Amino acid sequence: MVDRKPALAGPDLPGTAGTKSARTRQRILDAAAHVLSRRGYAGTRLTDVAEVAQLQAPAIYYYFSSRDELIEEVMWSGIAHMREHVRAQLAALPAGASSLDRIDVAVESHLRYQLEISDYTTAAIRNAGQIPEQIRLRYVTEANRYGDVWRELVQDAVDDRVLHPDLDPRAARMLVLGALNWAAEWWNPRRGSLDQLIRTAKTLVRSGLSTGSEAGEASPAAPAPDTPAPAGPRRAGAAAR
Amino acid sequence: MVDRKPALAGPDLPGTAGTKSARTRQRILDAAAHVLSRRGYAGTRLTDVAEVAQLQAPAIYYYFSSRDELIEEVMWSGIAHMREHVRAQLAALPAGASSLDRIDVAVESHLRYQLEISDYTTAAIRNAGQIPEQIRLRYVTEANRYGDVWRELVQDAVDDRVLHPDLDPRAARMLVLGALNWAAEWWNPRRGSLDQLIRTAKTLVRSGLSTGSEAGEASPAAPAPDTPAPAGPRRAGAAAR
DNA sequence: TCGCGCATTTAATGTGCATTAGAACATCTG
DNA sequence: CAGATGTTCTAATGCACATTAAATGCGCGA
Repeated sequence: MVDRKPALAGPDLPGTAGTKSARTRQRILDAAAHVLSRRGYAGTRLTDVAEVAQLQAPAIYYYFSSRDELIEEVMWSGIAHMREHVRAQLAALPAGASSLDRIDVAVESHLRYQLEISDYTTAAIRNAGQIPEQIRLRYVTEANRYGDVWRELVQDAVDDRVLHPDLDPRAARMLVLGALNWAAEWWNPRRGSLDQLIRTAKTLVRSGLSTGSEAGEASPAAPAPDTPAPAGPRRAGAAAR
Repeated sequence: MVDRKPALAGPDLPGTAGTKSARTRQRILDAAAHVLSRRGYAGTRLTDVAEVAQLQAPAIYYYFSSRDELIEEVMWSGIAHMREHVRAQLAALPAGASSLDRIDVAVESHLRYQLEISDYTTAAIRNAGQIPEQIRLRYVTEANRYGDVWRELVQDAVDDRVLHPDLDPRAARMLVLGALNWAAEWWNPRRGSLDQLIRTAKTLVRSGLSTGSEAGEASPAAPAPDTPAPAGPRRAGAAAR
């Protein structure tokens, strides 16, 4: 009967760039990310999301067909954006950057994005273990794609013989990601600067991963540029496995 | 490890050691930890807890006055036990163990308890950021007490001049705990042995925290080179906060 | 100015779930 | 075996919240 539903889709829909409608949809997503990150999957009430987004709960159904669909999008787009951000920063590095320097950059951009920019990332991180099967699939896919970025970083370190031989690559990668992700749980701008945290994380990760011989701080240069725009010289072998 | 709780809220509380009643109460707590760790705070239904504990939901009210009280106990007792476990392992160490060796032991016992023994710990970890104020207090208190154990471990490393100078002690400590805690999110016994993970974590943490010069493996009685550090019993009061 | 589709609102509807009431069952004491 | 006390059940009660229905406001092209 009622078939006046806009062919809602992902973040695309060509013509609708800065449409008011598109902006409202975005506001709802942002609100959902905010609520989801502090209340958890089951605790995320549409009325709360609506309040943050400054509209009434039923209005959400004009943009999303269900609560789960809204949450699903927050979850996967959170990591998708994180991956995009980190990848851009890596791409901005000079072609000859060492594997450890690349890891440094990944550590910094991961932390910056997670703690400075995005509620989405914390929402995804905190609820990864709680979302039901239905929603999980797309999230897992994106999480794996982001994982691939790190898998490649670590693999490069192995290939360059700078990864500590006692480390299992997979475990090491997950432990590092855990250290970074967990920062969302405790870091508070009032108890220590983000730069301070980043410095510590870089040191910890670099000397933790690298073989003793190749320890010392390498080139502290290449202070990750802020603009994700410049598509510089990309790294060769993409998509590792 | 074995530490029967002094029934706090139940009915009367005589010297109930292995009482059937006490065991039922424990079963409910265990079930709640199990559900809480995978469904999250808001998603934890009393009917699910009851099902796991093999009884009907209203029976829970005989032992706990509300859902929140049950969850609160799971949350704080989770870390309380973790702390007890780690502390015991540390206490079993010979008096002369180096600060890095002590950290090694803490890493191992933390991971073992979290991944092998206890649903409580994962429940606490995953829900730390989602529980409402009301419940939070006691949890935070216990979390801080456990944090003190690590604060002391790291401080000892500083005193012994083995902590990498570029590291902010607080940030480093939280990053390490994050790496460990996060393991609950991804580690699966079928994709890699726990021993393997522990080995990697120890290596990563040890070489990540320590100053380059002091790399090698465990070594008994290898006190700091030139430090007037209080080499006496490490058991000084750490709390003070 | 009218009219028409998009956007959002107010007012139901229904279900799921914590919590309560009070009966039934079990176990222990004499 | 009585009956007292401890334990768990079945059957309400009531609220909170996702979702639906239907009405209203809004902007814009002729």
